[in-house]
Amino acid sequence: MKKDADKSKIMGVPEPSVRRMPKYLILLRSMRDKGLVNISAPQIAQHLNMDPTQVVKDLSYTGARGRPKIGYAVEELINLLEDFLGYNKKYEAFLVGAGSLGSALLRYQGFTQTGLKVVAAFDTDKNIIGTEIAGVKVFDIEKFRDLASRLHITIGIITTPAHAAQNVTDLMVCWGIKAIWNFAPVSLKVPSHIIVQDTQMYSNLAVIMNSLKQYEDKQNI
Amino acid sequence: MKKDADKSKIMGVPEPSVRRMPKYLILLRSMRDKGLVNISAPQIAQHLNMDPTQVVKDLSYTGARGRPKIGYAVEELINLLEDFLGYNKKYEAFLVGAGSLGSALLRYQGFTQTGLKVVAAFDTDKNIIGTEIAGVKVFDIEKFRDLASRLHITIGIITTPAHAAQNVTDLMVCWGIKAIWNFAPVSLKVPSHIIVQDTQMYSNLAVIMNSLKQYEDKQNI
DNA sequence: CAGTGTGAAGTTGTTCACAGCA
DNA sequence: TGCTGTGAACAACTTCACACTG
Repeated sequence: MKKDADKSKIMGVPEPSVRRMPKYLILLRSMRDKGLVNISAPQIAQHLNMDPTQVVKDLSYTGARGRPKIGYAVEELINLLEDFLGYNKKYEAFLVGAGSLGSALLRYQGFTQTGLKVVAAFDTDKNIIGTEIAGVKVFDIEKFRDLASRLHITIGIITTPAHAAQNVTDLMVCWGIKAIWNFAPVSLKVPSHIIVQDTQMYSNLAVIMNSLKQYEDKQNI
Repeated sequence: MKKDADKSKIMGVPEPSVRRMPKYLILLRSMRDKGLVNISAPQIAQHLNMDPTQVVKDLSYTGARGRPKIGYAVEELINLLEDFLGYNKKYEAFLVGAGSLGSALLRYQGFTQTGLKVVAAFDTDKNIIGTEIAGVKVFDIEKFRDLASRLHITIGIITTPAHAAQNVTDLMVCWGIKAIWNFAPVSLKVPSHIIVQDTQMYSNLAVIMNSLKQYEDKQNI
């Protein structure tokens, strides 16, 4: 028996590939809006300024099949990507930490098109509790320790300061949340079945400023 | 000829390492505030939930030297990290695209502590032009095509929709900007001396939702 | 023959193993 | 003995090379 019997299902998709998928999707939607019916991997690669082979490999993970000389059917590819990314499913989320970062996220409504909906926000600050940010009410987190399990919320968003993040995480785990999107600059300890993704806002900035410094240092030699 | 002649100076620091630096810095500052004088790599690793060897390797890139059995001097390490990341230098930035994402970023003032200061924002939307977001004035981008070269702005932040991003990039390059922090879901084409960092807001979400979907699929088998 | 699909080679980053040190 | 520091093994991802196909 071949060991790669059904690769697409058994082997996990490399995370870097998953991270590139939204980019393809956004491009393809705009191409569809321009009336394009077929698109080849090299074309996609040129628009996105990346390697054509990588595009082929990435797209193959969605189950897409292209035709030599013609490429992929745009509409079909969009559907496969949306399905792969789970954009067709609706997920509800709680956000904890409605300070500057948290409220910025709430105000940025770009995520609604991905099927994510923040249904409530929580904080400990009496000045914020009771207010409404971008249509989302802010509650006192102390009063809602057993709320989420009843509501079946799948995603928790953490936008608290670093020191509070682990406590909030533990609470979310109790709530029965399945995935955590963490903006706090710490690595969270969670049971293995919980999905965690860290968004380190400072990381990109760090790379930029470190590169700038190196560039300037080189000038001074 | 060997290609690894003088590792420490010629070889760049691995980008993943640079991306982890802000995390160390934030932890160390909080440790210092608690009065801690020395800290070992295993201790740091435990707090951050990561591999101790990796901590040692990462810290070595900043020039830090630790002492066996004692660890690193917290204060010294903080200085080395701040220096490495360029947080001691002040960089001024322009932000283009003052829509929901752009204004969210402006309102989130967490970056000021990194030495980054957004001095002006730009847009094409007549309704936004002339307003002020978190103390930053929004100008009509059409009227400022030759402004930045005179002001020596080093960093450009792009928070426009995907289709506008490349035009804005070209403009920024003309302005003499040295680094671009791109939030638009496209890969920008730039001359090789320009530093570009992409922050794909959707990527983390993509990983989460794809993982959730896989998890659910598994349940259904 | 331009473009897909895929195994192989190459590159980069992580983890291991151990020497050296206080 | 606990920790640093580093070269070497390992794993993950990317790029290459090429067979295949309409």
